[in-house]
Amino acid sequence: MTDERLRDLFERLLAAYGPQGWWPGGRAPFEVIVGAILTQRCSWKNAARAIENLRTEQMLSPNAVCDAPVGRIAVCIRPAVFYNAKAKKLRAFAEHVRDGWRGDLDAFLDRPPETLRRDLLTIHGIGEETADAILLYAAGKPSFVIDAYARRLLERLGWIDGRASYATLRRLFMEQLPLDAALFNEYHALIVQHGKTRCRPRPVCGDGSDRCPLADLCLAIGSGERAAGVRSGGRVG
DNA sequence: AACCAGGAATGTA
DNA sequence: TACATTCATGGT
Repeated sequence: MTDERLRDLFERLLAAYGPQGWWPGGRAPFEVIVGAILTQRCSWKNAARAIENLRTEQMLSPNAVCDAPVGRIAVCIRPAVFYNAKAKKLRAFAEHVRDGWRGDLDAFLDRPPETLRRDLLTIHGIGEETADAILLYAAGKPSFVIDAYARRLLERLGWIDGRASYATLRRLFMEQLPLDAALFNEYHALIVQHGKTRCRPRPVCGDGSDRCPLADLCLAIGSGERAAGVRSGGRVG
């Protein structure tokens, strides 16, 4: 079945918020992976601080993370919340690449997406969302990232059942959209931006008019009411 | 001053 | 399977 809703949603989010520029390039894959782990339940601002601390201490490489005491890693990433737990996660990933791939991160990443994904999920500290973030933002593979914002948005639009699994939501995006890493990159970032935006006051819906182009999407966040004009049919999952 | 931010592991029933 | 707890910074 062909369903244009997800494409339309993307266009509207892009028009409303503009390109988000997540991981624009120039960053080594390991730095992106570290970012994906450190930003778990943590603002990006604080995760970025932690990354800069690691860079300053020359600890932004798999080998450096393997060699350094976890305590020293923890000190660097303290701004990123749960720093002891995340220090172990960084160590677990670095050791996985060292032990299984002789520290060759490029070789580790250069595998079929589903193969790499299964491998990532065996590593301590990497769940489905982080695995997909690594596939997408570090390996450049079109794997759609599902997060709480995406689930909430689709649920309140009435497009999914709230109990739908992660895999169901991921399939929904990946079956209805072209498998394009740049598209998935931007789409996920836009969903996050939209979720964070309280468009009640501003900036998106704050033009004072009653015909905000995102009016129905604005209703989809915040107040728990279902968006206007959404029929109960067309649910997935 | 509670609440949340680009989650996952572990434990319990 | 489903739900609760732990982790423990910084901005609002």
